[in-house]
Amino acid sequence: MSYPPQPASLSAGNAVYQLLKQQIVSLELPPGTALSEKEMSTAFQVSRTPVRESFVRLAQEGLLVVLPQRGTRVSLIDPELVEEARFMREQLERAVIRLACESFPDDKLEQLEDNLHRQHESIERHDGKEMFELDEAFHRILFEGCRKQGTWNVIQQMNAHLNRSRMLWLSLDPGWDSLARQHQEMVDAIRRKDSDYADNIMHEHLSLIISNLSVLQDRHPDYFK
Amino acid sequence: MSYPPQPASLSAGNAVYQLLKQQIVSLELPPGTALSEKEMSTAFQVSRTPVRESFVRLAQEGLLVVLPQRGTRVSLIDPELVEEARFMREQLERAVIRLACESFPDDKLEQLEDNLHRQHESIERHDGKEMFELDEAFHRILFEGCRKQGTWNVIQQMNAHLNRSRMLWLSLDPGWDSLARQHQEMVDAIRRKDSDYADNIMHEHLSLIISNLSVLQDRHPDYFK
DNA sequence: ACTACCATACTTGTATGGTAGTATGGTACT
DNA sequence: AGTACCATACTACCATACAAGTATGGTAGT
Repeated sequence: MSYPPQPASLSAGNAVYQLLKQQIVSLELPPGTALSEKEMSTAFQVSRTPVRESFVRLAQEGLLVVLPQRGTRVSLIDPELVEEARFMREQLERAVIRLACESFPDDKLEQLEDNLHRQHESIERHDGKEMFELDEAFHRILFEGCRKQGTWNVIQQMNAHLNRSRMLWLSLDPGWDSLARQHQEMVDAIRRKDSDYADNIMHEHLSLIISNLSVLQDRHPDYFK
Repeated sequence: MSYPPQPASLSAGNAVYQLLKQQIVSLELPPGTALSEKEMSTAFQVSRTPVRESFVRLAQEGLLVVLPQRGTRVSLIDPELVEEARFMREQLERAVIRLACESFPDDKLEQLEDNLHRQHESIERHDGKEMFELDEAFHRILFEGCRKQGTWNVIQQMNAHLNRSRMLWLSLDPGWDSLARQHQEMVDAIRRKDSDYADNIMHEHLSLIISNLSVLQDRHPDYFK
């Protein structure tokens, strides 16, 4: 395995961490993949120290499983964690969008509108990956607008597991149309300050988001715990 | 997936991590304290490597702030993060106790009762520290009973910030009586399967938990951001 | 007195050698 | 053939040395 030279904008350890995390969540490194400090250090052209640092951080997030003196593997997707992540997001996002209906800064509302615009463009181009990122950004902006940035950051930890499942789902039918339509309705509801309606939409939205986990388990049994 | 028979709690790195975290949350290492890898390595009689590992993990949790080539400090308590942690716990715990009112395993209910018993004992002995731990355990058992262990674990990350504030509060009036009474009412509500009542109690409970943050800020201005 | 400079003693970041535990494959023995 | 044993090649873990950036205090020059 070989990787391009590092961007080196940040420290080596940080760069390795971000690259590894991106590759794990995007399933370029599938669940169960065996890694090793030495292997990655040669691949990234750095020493074992920054690699080890990354391993520690990723293990803390549950994306790697380190077995002392035995090896390190990309963690299998735990269906219980996926459902918990969905549950967690539902509770917090429903509460947040209710806050948004009470007050929401104009600049953030513009960001949402701009995001919606680009969602439509991505769907027309059938660009699933970009739509995925726009979807994430949309929800992050919601939290930012309610000054719940820290909450969103913590959610990301669970979200890493949820997102690996959603990544699998990309090859099936992501149903971006309905999801984007719900995003639009959320923005409308925030403008109307219609808390109950927004809450309902968000409830449906986060039920749709990963409705068919068992299908994925059947198609990729070796990826799941 | 199979885990090693003994989790790496005996590894030097893990030991340092747990000790440091405990000392930070308990305020034995007050916010703003300057640390250094070298200093801690001599203190713990290990090399810099495991110490550095701990620093990386604690920095990821926001308990340490690492300034490259400059130094490392125990993070100041961020009032916004404290409020966010409270907000997050409120949303999730209200949802969880509603689940508990629908179904809750008997053995976990027994654990709650046992916990309540020991809460009363701790209060009589005026043992604030133990009461603090029992309080934490009580809520953890709630999550475990609803199979939301992973959610509780993620909450802990934000909770570290909230708990440092609560630790300051210990020297004032923690109001353990009211809190313990609310715990009792929660268990009763779960037995009666009275979701709405349980929800209300939890709502009040998590409002009480850190009602007077500004008082703490006045008493310890150097601890806060 | 004031300022620019610099040696020095810090700090974190990185590289590397060595240690101990583990999986594996081959071999001698039963 | 089957089994116990052992050399070997891994692994993560830890200690240590070095590199590079930064704060600090002293000093020489103005």
